[in-house]
Amino acid sequence: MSTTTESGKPVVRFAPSPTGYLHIGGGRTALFNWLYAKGRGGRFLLRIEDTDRERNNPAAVAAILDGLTWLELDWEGEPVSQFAQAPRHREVAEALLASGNAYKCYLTAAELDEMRKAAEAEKRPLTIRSPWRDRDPAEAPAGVPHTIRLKAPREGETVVDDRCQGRVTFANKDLDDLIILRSDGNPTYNLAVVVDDHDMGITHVVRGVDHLTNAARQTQIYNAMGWRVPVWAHVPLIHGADGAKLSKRHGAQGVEEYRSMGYLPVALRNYLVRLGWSHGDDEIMSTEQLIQWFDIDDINKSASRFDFKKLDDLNAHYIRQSDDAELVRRVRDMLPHLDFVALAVITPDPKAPPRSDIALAREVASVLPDVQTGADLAQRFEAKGWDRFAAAIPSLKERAKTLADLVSGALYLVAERPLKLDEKAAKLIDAEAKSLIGGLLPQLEAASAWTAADLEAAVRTHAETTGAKLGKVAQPLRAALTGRTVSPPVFDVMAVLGRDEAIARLKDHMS
RNA sequence: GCCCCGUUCGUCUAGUGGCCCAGGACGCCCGCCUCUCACGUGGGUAACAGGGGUUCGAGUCCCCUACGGGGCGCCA
Repeated sequence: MSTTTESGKPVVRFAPSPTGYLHIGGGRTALFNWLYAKGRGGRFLLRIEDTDRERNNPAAVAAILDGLTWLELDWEGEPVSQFAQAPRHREVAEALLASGNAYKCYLTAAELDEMRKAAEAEKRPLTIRSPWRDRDPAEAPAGVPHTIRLKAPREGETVVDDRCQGRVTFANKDLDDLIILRSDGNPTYNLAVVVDDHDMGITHVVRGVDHLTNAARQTQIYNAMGWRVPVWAHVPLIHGADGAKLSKRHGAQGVEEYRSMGYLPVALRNYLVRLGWSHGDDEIMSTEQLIQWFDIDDINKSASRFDFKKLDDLNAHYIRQSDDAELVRRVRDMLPHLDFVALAVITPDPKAPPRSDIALAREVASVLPDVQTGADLAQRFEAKGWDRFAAAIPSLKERAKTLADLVSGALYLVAERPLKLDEKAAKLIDAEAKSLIGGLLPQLEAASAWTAADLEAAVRTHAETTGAKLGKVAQPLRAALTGRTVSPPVFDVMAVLGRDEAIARLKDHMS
């Protein structure tokens, strides 16, 4: 399974621990790795860090793969299960023991506890110094289980030459002999990572800075095995808007939440890549450009804060740029992930990110009270025909920040007659409006063509002959046709609705 | 507590000793466009954490302080 890299092309990996979802920060790490590999003809591999049996959960693994797939980050081959490599990890631990680079340690939990307490009492940093490092194993107490510890150097320093963090040195006296094999015979994380990265032929390790000290420990294992240390790149973390570690209360941790909020993968990628990395003043970059331009040397060292406003702007840009068929496909893919009933009861924190999925849920609750989930709503659109939705998209996508906005803007299509008008819309339909529309109706019924351009011409003429401003007639039309004061251009709305439906909606409000 | 790392407009960032009385983007504010909302467009607001050095010259180099973050498991 061992691969060499005579080609000089990088082999990188993304190695998430299966926690149940793909963390947004992990998504960016995966993106960095993916871009680096793609840009250099390298390989992007996946490994699941499931050494801990409790994390060995197929559903959690599936969620991560699903997240990566949605983000459109493809990996090579089957994901490696770290847990499955345990025998090989043990083998390496034995080899280290045999070469004198590791030793059996009979320290008990109670003894360790004592050392910890003593260190605390003396206000001195705790560094475990196992007496078994130099003690004759023959003196080992019978029946006491042992761990295997690395015989780490105590003098000098361990250097992590990092492409992102620079040259970081750790004094070996501060690093204790880490356990590589637990007393139950299972490998620990640091051993497993080193062995797997070596066996997978990983040349560059790109991961979060929270692993920086692990890099020092892992370097000691590489050295003890005489293996080549990979190139390190420890990237800064992403924080919430308040600067604290990104957590649930910041809105969204898992990439699947961004999917259900209506973000496009291409937009999320563009947003994420600019967190900690830049290419001059470039903001909107195609995937091809990113692949060409991305380099780990250009990643910053400081953490960044997540800003939904900017993500929204990027997402709006990519929605405008997407073709209509793709947007329909995206909406149909997203809808099943929405539960309007659950969303509608969320009280948005005014300081929290704007949630257009929540806004949509409220809209649905008021306009289509019997619709409970995205799947229900999808059926409504299905019944009208998705082509009607597609026809509405050109004018809708100009003003949508998210796919949820697109759906919300298209709600007028599936609304039931007679339309329930919102408060502002109802106020627009006064006596004057009724008379204007009443005068217009016969012309509409007689109109030879029902296109936006023809309708606009007809309405403009009607406005001129009656001496009314265009807004005086357009606004009430909008209100009667959509139930709202805000919508795409009203002539587009009429065209999409079709003659019969449009005229019927107008008549509904004439009495 | 100890060990590492960081700190440029509200936010993401450009900037690698003179091109910077600091540029771009998002946001925000004021116009224009306009059937509403957007888009687009014109303009505006706003930052080198603080203090010492080095240098003819510092956002850029060095030191200290403050603040922030990460790590200190037989978790990953």
